[in-house]
Amino acid sequence: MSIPVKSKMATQARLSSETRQTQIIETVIALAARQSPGQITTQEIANAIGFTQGALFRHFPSKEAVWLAAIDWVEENLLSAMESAAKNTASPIDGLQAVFFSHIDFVMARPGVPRLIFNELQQPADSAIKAAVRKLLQRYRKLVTGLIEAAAVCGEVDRSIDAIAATTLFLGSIQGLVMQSMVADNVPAMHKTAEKIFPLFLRSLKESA
Amino acid sequence: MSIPVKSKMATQARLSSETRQTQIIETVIALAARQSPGQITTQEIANAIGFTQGALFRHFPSKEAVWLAAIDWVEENLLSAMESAAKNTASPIDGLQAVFFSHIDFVMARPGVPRLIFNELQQPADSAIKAAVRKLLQRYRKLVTGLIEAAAVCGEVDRSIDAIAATTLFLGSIQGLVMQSMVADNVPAMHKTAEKIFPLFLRSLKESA
DNA sequence: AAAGTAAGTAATTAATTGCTAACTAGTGTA
DNA sequence: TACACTAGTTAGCAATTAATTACTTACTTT
Repeated sequence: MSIPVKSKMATQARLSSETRQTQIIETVIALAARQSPGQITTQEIANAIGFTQGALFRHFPSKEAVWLAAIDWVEENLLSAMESAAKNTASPIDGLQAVFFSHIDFVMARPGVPRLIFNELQQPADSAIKAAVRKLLQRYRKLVTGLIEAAAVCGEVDRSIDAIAATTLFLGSIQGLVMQSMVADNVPAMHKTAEKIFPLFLRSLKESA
Repeated sequence: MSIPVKSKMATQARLSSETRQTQIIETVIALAARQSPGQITTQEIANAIGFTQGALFRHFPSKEAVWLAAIDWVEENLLSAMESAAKNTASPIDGLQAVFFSHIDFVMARPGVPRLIFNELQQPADSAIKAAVRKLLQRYRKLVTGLIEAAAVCGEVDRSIDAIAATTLFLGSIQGLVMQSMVADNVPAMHKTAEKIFPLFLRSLKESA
């Protein structure tokens, strides 16, 4: 004898969990472009999608799972973009250049990404999130170190170069760029600045007089 | 006729507000070495000091004021250390080296500092905190750019060098180091790595063949 | 058409957090 | 000594937040 209650629900389009998951990840990265990733709430993500907050938990078991998926997304997309850019080049030096600029272009298109990485890097050492970032960066370093060593073998750069240290400088030069654009809130200027920075980096690899 | 309540207070030593302020700032920086600065709560700061949480607000009007003071502390201490290091050198190149390593030494002694800066950099563009960080970095860049330009005038480096871009690379090379130590949770290794990175940076300024 | 599954809503919860207020107690000075 | 001042405590408020739950409804399958 229960009286059925008229629903006032304005139910959202029903999309597959898979679709929602990618939507959630993309939303997180979009939101991270404008605010500190640590301050993004599940409510905010839901609002951006046009969801209720509870609906998010139909597609991820926890907030942490969302961040892990976002880092996976970055690894999948950024790394594969750079790796394929490196392959379509004639020499290791050209490969380095291709990696450098594909990273810059990626970040310009998705400014939230470096903020996400910076943020998760600050997590405690034993967290799952930090482990994921570590994995991503290790893959990145391997790609760059390989190219630098190959360039040394070809004689394109100083044969006695310390490829590990040079990789840190490579990553650092990009980070310097990213930091500058964050300080100045001027992402569009990144590419032009990158064109000045990369040649400087290259010179550091050259035979010293 | 109110009955006076026996107090169970185990009152902490009464220190001057000035003393407490520096104590709070140092605690924040110490805590930032081990966790994301954004997750540091007033309760945590108070616990570390041996305070109650309410007592903190006797010395700072708000949490934001604590962060602003911390950034001021960094500017005061890091910048002045680097500036004085630069002064006690024979040449601009030596000055750059002194700045580089005094920064590294500072960060090794206080690993919380770069995490603080990274974190506050992610605040919205219009926040007071971000403005403070901007000011700090501007002063930093001015110091480095000046040295590079002086080196160019002396002929110690390529006269056609872009000092602005080189400054970004200088800062980036330090950031790369810092990031590496954060990824690996291995601050002690920083100095040795720095000794490999700085010569690489220097080569990027040299006359190209 | 009936049944089952999965994605949505709405409401609520427990915990946390920044901050405040009322009160208490050392400290220095008139 | 008296008294103002300042730093401490305790308690609690208002807001926020991740997560859960009971219920509803759309789509798929048989």
